[in-house]
Amino acid sequence: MSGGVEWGLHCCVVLGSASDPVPAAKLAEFHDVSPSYLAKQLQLLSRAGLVRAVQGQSGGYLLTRDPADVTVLDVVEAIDGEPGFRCTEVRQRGPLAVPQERCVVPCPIARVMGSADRVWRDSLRAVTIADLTAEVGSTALPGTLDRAREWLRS
Amino acid sequence: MSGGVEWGLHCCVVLGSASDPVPAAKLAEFHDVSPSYLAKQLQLLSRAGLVRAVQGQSGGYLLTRDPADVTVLDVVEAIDGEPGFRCTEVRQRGPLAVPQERCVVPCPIARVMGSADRVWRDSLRAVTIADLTAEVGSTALPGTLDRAREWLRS
DNA sequence: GTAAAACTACTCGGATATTTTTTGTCCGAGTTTGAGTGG
DNA sequence: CCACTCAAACTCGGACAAAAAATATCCGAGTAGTTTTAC
Repeated sequence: MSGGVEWGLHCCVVLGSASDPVPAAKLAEFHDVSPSYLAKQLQLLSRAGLVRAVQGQSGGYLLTRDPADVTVLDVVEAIDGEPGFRCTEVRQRGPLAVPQERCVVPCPIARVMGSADRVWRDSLRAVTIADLTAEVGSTALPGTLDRAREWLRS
Repeated sequence: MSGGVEWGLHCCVVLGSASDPVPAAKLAEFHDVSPSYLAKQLQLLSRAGLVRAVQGQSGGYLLTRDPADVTVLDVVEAIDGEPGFRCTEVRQRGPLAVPQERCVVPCPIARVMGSADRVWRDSLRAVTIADLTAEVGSTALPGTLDRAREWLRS
């Protein structure tokens, strides 16, 4: 799993709290991470249509949808993209290869892996950016979100 | 996710069906994969204690437990090892870092990821090598398992 | 004939290259802002 | 006073390296079976 997923999620939480566009450089400073590399992750989010980039002075990134309509799975798929397991059809190889016409049903191993992947995705789909923001607000010290908004403004 | 997981699972299914030790070279030929690299995966399974290596002539690999007592998760963890998501505590960095004494509860993002990882693991833990073997037996042509056993013997 | 010893063939195990993916960095194209200028 | 032009500063986007991980390979250490040999 790509480590940039964590950064992307944190950025989405911040973007969901801010109303004005936030530049990538400010997001990087806020989280104390490499600005150049974070830019790459934000590009991935932009390509996936999760965030919108506003260019020019006082530009930056902006969530395209309501935070309650963006799931954690959306962010993970945008940045990681790849499916977790890919069946290479080993059963069709070797001296006792199963004939192809007998392989209409997926290989049992692929089925188990696919099932696990499905519940994993379902679990991530059940949580939205808004949920994360709410949890941060209730866990952290009161006023933290307001202070963050103020810091982003300057 | 490492591609060797698929090979490892196929090998465990074969080993669960065979009673005599099976050399790594034979497993590689059976699945038509690189013998040298498969050896590495088998080493990982051996270190994890899932299989036992018998040296010398007519030696090979052998399952240490009953196929019904080996779960798919065991194999995946033995070969991949790493946890899917690792929280780097981003919240404790940057200009608005959360103080450490306020971080007794895991970060919400880490919690969501951990929960998804848990259901993923639960799903893989629910299936054993014996289950896979049974499915192969019912899906493939009748007598396939016997032919495989015969081929391994020669 | 039997038991011990040596030999051979075969096994795994770890140390070693090569390729692919991930991580990290840089500079150019494009846009908004604002000031300056002429009407 | 207003509209237009122009320049400057700031933004993202994709092209460009370095590091890490995965993939693939090889040869040496060790063991079981077999043969030989001595008694």
